[in-house]
Amino acid sequence: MAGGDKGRPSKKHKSSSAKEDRRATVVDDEDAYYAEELDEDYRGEGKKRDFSKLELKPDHTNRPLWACADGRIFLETFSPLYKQAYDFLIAIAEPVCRPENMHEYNLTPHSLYAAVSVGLETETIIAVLNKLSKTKLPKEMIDFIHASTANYGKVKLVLKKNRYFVESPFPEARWFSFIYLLLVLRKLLKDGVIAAARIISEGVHGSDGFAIGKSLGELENGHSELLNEAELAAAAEEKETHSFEVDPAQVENVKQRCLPNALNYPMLEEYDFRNDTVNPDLDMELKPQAQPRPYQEKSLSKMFGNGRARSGIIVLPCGAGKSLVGVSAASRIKKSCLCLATNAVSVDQWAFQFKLWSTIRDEQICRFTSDNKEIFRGNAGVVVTTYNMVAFGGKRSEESEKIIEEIRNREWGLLLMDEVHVVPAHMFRKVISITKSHCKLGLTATLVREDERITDLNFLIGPKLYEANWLDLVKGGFIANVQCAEVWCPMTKEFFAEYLKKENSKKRQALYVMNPNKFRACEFLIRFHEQQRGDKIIVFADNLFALVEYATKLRKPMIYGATSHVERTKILETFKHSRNVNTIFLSKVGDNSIDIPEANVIIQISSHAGSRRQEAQRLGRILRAKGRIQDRVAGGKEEYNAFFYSLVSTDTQEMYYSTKRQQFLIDQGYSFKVITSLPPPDTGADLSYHRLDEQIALLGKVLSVGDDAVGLELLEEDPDDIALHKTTRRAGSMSAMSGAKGMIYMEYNSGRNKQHGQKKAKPKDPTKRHDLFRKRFV
DNA sequence: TAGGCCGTAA
DNA sequence: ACCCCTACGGCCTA
Repeated sequence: MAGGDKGRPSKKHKSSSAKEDRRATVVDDEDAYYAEELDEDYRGEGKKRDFSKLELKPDHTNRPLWACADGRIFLETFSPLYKQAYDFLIAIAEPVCRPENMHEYNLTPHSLYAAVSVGLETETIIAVLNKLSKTKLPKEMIDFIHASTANYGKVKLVLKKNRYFVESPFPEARWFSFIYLLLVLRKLLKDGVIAAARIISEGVHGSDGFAIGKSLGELENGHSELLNEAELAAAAEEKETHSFEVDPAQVENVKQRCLPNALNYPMLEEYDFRNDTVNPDLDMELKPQAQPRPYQEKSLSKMFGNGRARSGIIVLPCGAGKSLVGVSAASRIKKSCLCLATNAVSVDQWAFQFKLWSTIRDEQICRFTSDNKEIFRGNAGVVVTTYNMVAFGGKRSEESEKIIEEIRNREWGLLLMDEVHVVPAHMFRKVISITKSHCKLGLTATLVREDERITDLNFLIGPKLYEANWLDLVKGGFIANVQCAEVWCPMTKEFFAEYLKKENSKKRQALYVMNPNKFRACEFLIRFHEQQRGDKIIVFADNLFALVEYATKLRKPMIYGATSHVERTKILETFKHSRNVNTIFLSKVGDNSIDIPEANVIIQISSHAGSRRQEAQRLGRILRAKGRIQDRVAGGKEEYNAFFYSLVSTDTQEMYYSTKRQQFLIDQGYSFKVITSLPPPDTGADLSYHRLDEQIALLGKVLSVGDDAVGLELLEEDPDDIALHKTTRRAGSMSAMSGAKGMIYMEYNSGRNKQHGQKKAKPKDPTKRHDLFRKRFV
């Protein structure tokens, strides 16, 4: 149990330090301990993992953390101190994996930067860690914390009159501190990127740059001692800060160079909005009925902790109320706000949310999309638009041109970015430099990308200010309690034979997606949830051929890219309100822009590749809580109110993708059950493709399908006909879901700290999980 | 309202 | 490291 496989203590740790604690910074009398004796006890417990050098404190059972010299920290979630420890860890470390009983975190330069950004001090971090840790903190960890936080606050990025300045604050008029700060700026300017980004400005700010350049020139020539105090005092009097201007287009690069992993002078970006007299105030308050939930309050407190607005990112699961956080932030800053979303539907929703939660007047908020170009009047307001609109490189309409010019020239108090994980994309990141904002807040549910660019957000926007734990929100009843399951569908003999013959990956995909056993499992699940539970089901299929085949055969409505807007609305309305339509088929159109709060079951029959974000986003479709937790607890036992099935054809490439896709959710603590037999043995005679000749016919169809014929003839079928197809619903129980009706369940937590031999249930090689391109099956 | 164009994800 | 693929979105024009 002790921290999982990776919970190795430091090999580097010196055992001699057990007796002589030289870490004057960490003072905690309770932490006296008798390392040797406990060491002995511990050695007896686990022989395989070498914990022999770990120095346990005598009362270690009361302490929830394991701290390793390499920066990893493990948290026991069953500890009475879990909550406090969790709040603390989430502020200082990066969550790696959060299964039910043991969380893994990682201390990184960025996470520590984020920690000091939200107001934690170096010594506090070390002291609290030490207090919570079962063992003496490794010296390496302490050094690392010092090194990572030492330079915080030495450099600021400030926006003044639409120009950006790099500043070094000058808190005390003492000569050494003055010189030190000059050295900081000088150090930055020695960097090629920053030097190139610098604008030698004339006028009001011109003297700063010049003065610094001169003083440092002298310093550099070894004449620093010649700088007399009078000279310094004069310079200090002149201004409290010294600064140089940077090209707005280069701000991104300058910030990147300053990050902990480069020059390590992370730039402080805080907006002292209360003292901003230059930009007009926006008359807007939160409505009294807008009561942020505890976790929303907490994320806001991270942002506004010191009375200013910090730039950064807040991570909340879908359905947890991100928009209230955004609107609250805007309402506190009370300056003009530019809100960016990924699509037009989302723009409408944001505009709606602003009006719903705040007292903003209609004329103070406007939308800017290709369909809705509302003209912004007045001196302060909220503009909601898309990333596309701002970053658009093509020719703009005349009207657009005017509005975008207005957006460009304005100084925004808050740049609010929804789905902020898209910002690292080539074009979308331009929005950061195109617009001038004092504070940037990014929101997302899934701070992951399959490329490596997610870390760019550290300099594009700022540190991660807060990240909610999905399972905690489930426990609080704020989001639905989802049962995740991976359904293993063996390939039929005929399909598998063809699968093995094919080289073409597209053909292979068609075969494993159209595997008759998968179809039958899908049909079974739809029947079960429609008839036994009266659920609302979304079936996802990335593959259009499969989407069309499944939906047609099962006579269910579907929406995909080519479905017109009118038709989409019609189908969604029927799905929401009609008791006769309880299942719809969606292509990946449903991943983002479609909002379907009614659905509580998802069945995935095909997904293009190993996208963790897509998997999480799809799960997010059913996270909107269906009632408070007390309504969901039956007989003291918590009940699932949402279901997420991934149908996978066994022994095919799909297995590999599926594992990869699940990783994000598993890191959030979700566990997937494996269902190996659907429909249950000796049943399913009434399901499709029961007879071999039907299966062979399907195989023929799959094989004959041309590379571009996607079977669009289906469009001829009137969706209303399908929509009105009758289904009967009966009240049912959950008994069938627990294996009582022949389904075989095996639960696994395929997290990185695999325990209890669950590997037997699911033979996945965790070492392969990190290798993006290796196939599990040849 | 469709089609051209460009951009995104993996 | 790079490009391919596919499906889809947004913005613009006609």
